[in-house]
Amino acid sequence: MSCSTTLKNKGYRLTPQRRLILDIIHEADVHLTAEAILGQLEDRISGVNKSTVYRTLELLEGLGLVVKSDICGGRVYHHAEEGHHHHLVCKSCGRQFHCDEAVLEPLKESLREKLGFEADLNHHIIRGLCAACQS
Amino acid sequence: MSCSTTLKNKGYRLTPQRRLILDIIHEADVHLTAEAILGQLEDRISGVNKSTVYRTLELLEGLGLVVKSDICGGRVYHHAEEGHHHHLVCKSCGRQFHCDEAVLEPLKESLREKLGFEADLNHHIIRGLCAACQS
DNA sequence: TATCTTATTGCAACAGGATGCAATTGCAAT
DNA sequence: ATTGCAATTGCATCCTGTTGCAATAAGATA
Ligand SMILES: [Mn+2]
Ligand SMILES: [Mn+2]
Ligand SMILES: [Zn+2]
Ligand SMILES: [Zn+2]
Repeated sequence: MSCSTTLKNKGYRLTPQRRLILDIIHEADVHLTAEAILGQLEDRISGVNKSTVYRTLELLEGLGLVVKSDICGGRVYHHAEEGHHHHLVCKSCGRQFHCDEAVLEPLKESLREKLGFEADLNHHIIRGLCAACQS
Repeated sequence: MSCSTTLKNKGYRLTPQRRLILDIIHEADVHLTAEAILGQLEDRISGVNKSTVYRTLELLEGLGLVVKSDICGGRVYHHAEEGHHHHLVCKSCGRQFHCDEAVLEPLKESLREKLGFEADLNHHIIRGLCAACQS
């Protein structure tokens, strides 16, 4: 089901601002900052306010349509349907390595078994030292 | 080695502000917000500025003496020497469960073996559903 | 299509946190 | 104990994100 259909089904109104923010999120192939989304939005309509962007992103996140994450100080957003993955961030060189979601499956299973906790491990950010920076 | 000795050895100056912030962090048995630290600081000396608090905490974090974490929206700080642990936060009831550092050891080992990445997994925040909220 | 309700927006003010700069002060050398 | 210099502080200002409120407009109803 498309994001806009989900919005409608849940009783939320389809405003031009919301349609465009959804378009921008869908077209992006990378994670976007709120500022970047506002920038692209201003290219298409005038008079948009940043609070609308933040409120819309918060709504979409609550519905599970977009994912928000704190990465290297800034907050970025991406379409939830894009492939699940995690980020390994090297604290020495700053490079980022994508990491398949399967890597965290054993941890999820272990938390479920030992503590009865159903962890929500989508898009985790893990800091550390990459192979090249360990010497 | 004490935190103030570490500061001195690295060539940083021991100002009254830094001494007191270290005292506050050491006395605390819970994680403190920057605002709370500033509050306690104002009880002991006057005219302290919040930027001093933020800069000091950033310095101490960089030296590995305190740990900063984003937990439920706000940022909290604690003395690094306190027992390593993680937090399981239930996104339904909001309750927090502490979780031993051993739980993440297998993941750390797996990242090291498979990707050569030396993960820094101290004080992770994991969201999900607690046992009680899964029914 | 015109009307009505109320969800959503824009705006202004606010809060937490970061930063450039001049004044202060720790502390090492005299 | 004085002096001198660089590290640190306080202050002002900026930046990102949040919030209360009045104006606007989506979309249901007639
Ligand atoms: Mn979609
Ligand atoms: Mn200590
Ligand atoms: Zn990602
Ligand atoms: Zn903790």
